[in-house]
Amino acid sequence: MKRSEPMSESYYYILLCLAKGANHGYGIMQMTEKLSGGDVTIGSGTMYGATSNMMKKGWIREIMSDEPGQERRRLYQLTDSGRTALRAEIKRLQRMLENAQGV
Amino acid sequence: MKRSEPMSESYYYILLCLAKGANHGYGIMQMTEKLSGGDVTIGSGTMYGATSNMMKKGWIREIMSDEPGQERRRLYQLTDSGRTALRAEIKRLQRMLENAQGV
DNA sequence: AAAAATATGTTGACAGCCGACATATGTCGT
DNA sequence: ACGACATATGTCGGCTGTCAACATATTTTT
Repeated sequence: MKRSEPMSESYYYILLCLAKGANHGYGIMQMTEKLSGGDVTIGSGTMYGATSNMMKKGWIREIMSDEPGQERRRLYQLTDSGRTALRAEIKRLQRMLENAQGV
Repeated sequence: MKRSEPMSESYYYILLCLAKGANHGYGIMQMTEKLSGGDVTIGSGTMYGATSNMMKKGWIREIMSDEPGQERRRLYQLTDSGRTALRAEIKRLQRMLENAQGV
């Protein structure tokens, strides 16, 4: 089992948002800002680079919306592989905090 | 109060090691590997780029060793500013994990 | 005497991240 | 009808960090 690569804060929040349900780029940006209490903002450059990258990695997939009139939105869904990556990242963060005991 | 920038895993472990006492580059590399159970390794390129960068930021300072025969080592010490940066990073990590509740 | 560990550093290339910019449609108040 | 703002997606350039590879020198172990 290969060591999991550290993930950026932006990538982490994107996966986190999608873990709570399928969403589109703009929706993820807003949800991240709300979730983090305004501390984390994801710019569109980060967002669309990230989705493209995560599609390649197989962490997310694009799905069709079942609601009408939402043609402008590109809906993304977390894959099993993406959920695994998110869990690994959570473990990494937990370990980092454990290592900080007594500081 | 400006939002604290995310810190890389390597930078975090370097500060963490120094928080437990002054140390030199090579010592930090070994301590990081041990501390993380072999999961995190810092290469020399990363190490010496990071120390140079952190000196500029004022997070660390170089001190003279009081032990004789250690002239080859460059000892680094965490500054108050560095400790503040580390605490801010720990807070950031804690918030990231809190936001992951229920995933 | 050779090999491995200690210790510090430079260089070059690559990937990722982000801010700024660009574009277009939809909505709401006046 | 108009302007302003929100929605929504995307491109581009620059900057930073990271790592492998290389370089050098000393000390310790076999």
